[in-house]
Amino acid sequence: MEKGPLGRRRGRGARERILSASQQLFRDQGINRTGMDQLCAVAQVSKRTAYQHFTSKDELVAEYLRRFDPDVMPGVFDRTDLTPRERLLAAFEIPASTPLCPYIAAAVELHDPQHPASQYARDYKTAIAARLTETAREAGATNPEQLGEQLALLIDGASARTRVLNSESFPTAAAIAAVLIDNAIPASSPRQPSDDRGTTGSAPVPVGAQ
Amino acid sequence: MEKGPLGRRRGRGARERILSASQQLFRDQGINRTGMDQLCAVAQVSKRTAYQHFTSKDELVAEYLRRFDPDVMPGVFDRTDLTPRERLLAAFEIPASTPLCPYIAAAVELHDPQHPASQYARDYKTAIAARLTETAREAGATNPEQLGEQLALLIDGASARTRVLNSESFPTAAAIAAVLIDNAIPASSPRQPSDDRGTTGSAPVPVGAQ
DNA sequence: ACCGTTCGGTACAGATCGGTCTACATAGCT
DNA sequence: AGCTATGTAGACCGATCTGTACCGAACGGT
Repeated sequence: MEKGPLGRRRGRGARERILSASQQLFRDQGINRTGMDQLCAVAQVSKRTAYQHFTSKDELVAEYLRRFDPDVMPGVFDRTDLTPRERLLAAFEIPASTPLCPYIAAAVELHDPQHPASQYARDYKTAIAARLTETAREAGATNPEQLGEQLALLIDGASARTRVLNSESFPTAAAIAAVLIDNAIPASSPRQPSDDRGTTGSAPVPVGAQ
Repeated sequence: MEKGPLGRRRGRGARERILSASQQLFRDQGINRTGMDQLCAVAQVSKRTAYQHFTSKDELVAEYLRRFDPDVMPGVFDRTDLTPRERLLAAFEIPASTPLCPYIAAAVELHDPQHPASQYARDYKTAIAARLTETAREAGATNPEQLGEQLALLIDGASARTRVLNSESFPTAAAIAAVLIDNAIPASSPRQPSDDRGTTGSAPVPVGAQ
């Protein structure tokens, strides 16, 4: 994008432009409703080049999902300025503009558990749950695996519900999370144990997706 | 095929066959991956007849979603043999074969909040939450609206997660529900307040969908 | 400055989609 | 039986999708 308008930007970064356009279009329109023609036009890439980098649209979709990992994972969990408990709650402070977890959307749209993209979706969900479990362990939960899985379920529920209804469901999920966390941590937490509500008062967390 | 006693008109249940085939195919293959040709073949209906009953596929999809209401709503909530608390927990005993809440699937596949089917999806989700709220009130919850909304979110989360991962997530949701219910009911519930786990021991609830 | 490589633009092929229309079969009424 | 209305079977149309082929233009090494 450094080359100006009407950019005769030569091949370098074609792959990145394709993936960037995929993120935008798949998010805004869905996977099935985005054709390769439109995608190539947005990416300013010829179809020839597109099919040189990705042998098929399925492969592009798979790579599109795989690429989300590095973007999303470090969002909340690396914030050392927060206690583990605050980090767990911060995972629910998702901006309302965030559409729907792309992994859920892809799993529904592709409708094929054998699709390579579906495998990446499972990997991502598992990784998120593992991160939550790890943080739950830091927070002193008696059963970190259980708490991590529970919080992951809450995130997905809020994401799906936000999509179907228009109302924001993450505050509801955060309230549930607060109850679960307080019930799961025996007596002494690293900080005050009674926060009652999900909002920790810190700045919105710049998490890329849920 | 039987010549049903459906009345003087020759409406030999073509409309019902179409809707029945829709339920099966949309569930097994998804909406976008099911063509009208295949649908008519399964329903044993000519395309002419199909487009006589439904002016477009969009209208068929909307009616397919609208038809779920009477099938699903009475599943759990009308079981007078259970206490309100048991009814709330029974809502999480969903057979593993149940694929994905068709309303979530439709909202993702259609990808258009203005689609009439999306409106039915919102209506259904609102109705389910209302039923849960009503039952929560019977159970003596201090804030029935909040508990109903929370339980609805858990159901959707388990449904979405079951779809993306293969693992069954409803037991996890049921465990959360048990915690929330116990926290939401002040002191005296109509039955013993400590059931510990989500399984009430009753027979699996024949709920059609989540 | 030449030449090979690569990319953009685009026409095209093959398949499939939603939706329409015609030709033929059948059931009910009189 | 004959008439009429409705249903079936399926060809057909235009649009759209994925993926391929071709051609000219713009770079890079020498």
